[in-house]
Amino acid sequence: MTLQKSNSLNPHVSVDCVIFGFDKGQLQVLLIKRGGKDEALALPGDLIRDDENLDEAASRVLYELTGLRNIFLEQLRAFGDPERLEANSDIQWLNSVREEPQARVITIAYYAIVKPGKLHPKPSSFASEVKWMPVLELPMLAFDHSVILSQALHHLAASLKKEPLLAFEMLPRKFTLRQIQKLYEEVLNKNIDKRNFRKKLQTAGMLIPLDEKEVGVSHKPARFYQFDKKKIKTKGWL
Amino acid sequence: MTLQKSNSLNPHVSVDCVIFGFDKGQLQVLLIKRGGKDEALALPGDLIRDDENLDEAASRVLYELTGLRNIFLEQLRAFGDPERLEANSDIQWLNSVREEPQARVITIAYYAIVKPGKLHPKPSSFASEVKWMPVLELPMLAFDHSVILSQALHHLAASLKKEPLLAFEMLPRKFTLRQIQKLYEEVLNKNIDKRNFRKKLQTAGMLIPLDEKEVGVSHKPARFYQFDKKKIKTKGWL
DNA sequence: GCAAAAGTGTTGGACGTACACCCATGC
DNA sequence: GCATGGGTGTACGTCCAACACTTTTGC
Repeated sequence: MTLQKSNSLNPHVSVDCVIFGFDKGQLQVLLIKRGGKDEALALPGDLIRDDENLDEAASRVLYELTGLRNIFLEQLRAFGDPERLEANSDIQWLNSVREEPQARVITIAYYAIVKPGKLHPKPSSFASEVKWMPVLELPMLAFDHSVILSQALHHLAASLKKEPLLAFEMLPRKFTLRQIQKLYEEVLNKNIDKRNFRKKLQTAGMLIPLDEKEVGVSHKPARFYQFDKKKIKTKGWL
Repeated sequence: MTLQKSNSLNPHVSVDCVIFGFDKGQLQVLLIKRGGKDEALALPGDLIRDDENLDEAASRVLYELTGLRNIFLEQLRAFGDPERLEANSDIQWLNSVREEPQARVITIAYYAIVKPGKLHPKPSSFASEVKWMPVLELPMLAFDHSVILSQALHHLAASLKKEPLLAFEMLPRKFTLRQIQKLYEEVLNKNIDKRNFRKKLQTAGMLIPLDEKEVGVSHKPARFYQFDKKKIKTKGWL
């Protein structure tokens, strides 16, 4: 993958993308290994171009580094500490890829949620690897990306409380009621009563029960459901 | 007022401050008239310096332009359309004050709420005038500041729903119950039942009734109250 | 048969909303 | 005395949280 012609890159502003998914009963985030000696884990992010706005930059950068496209990215906030790029390993890496490695860079963080099973990210540009990692078991990330991620996580929890539909964007097309509940429990970080939770799902009336059930599980198999996009009633939830 | 030494200004990133207050029964915002031929109204904002973080930049810029200090500013979001500075009048003005007037500038918007009576803003730097203007009766602002203001207003309404204490930060030290209610009604843009509203204020128990009453009003004079900062119970409101 | 998760209703308390009349003051 | 906003209580419905047992499957 070739980089954009470098004279159109703006060396002072970057975007970073926090992509959340839910898989294997855990909240996951999409990270890249940046090429180079340290192989540090980082959020997918890069400098913006001077001919695009911030939203466009985030979409392009995400695509260039991971191959993911058509993801609805929402701006989180800007991060601009003068020291945010000044760890030694980060400086070395910047020297190896940036035209103005010493420049002060403000970054604008974006976040999005996707169905992990549906998408098959491919590393490119300076990403040597792209992978989903469980949010609750992460090592330190490059630059100030651990800080950005933790703020994105707070924001995700707040959004999910207000807007339950988001949950369905993170689940596969067919899912069990337990899966949704696990998702809410992990993101909101608290236990939820099974009966009350299902009652509320029923009231919202956005679920289509399927005839299909789990197979090969050593307990009563759970029914699969689909999300009914036509019936959208949002009135505050949970 | 002298500008900071210009070689430390970062020509690519600015901050803009949306300062809300409540006075004369109306929601007000603090604006400057920028010097120059057009005398356009704008949010107080300017380029950041390379030795300060974004929060520090916002505080400094607000102080330099309006004389206001010790205001708690919160970041709203970044605005970075390539065309955001390209109205003719804006280009002319930039040519007259900036060292790199053609540079693309990303701006980080901040917002805050203050008690208008308490503070006496003084124009300085390139601001030829500073004044409170009613939010609901504004002309077009310079640059993309009308867009920024409208987003700040949405954010204010959302914050006020969650966090009632904010209301008290916008009112004078002594206030009547009607004043608080007017504030909520204007920001949330809906009518509120007087009895229910007062009941909730009582339940929250954050008000100290004073012996003082309104004078010179041609109706039953209202009692003044103070906000009791010790009793902070926030549990979602309105 | 036993372990493991699925599935299913009722009740009590808290909270929000709707609603109407008398009171103190200036003119 | 009249216009204006201040001040006060009740009744109903909705929403939320707490809570336990039977069912189906794999081993």
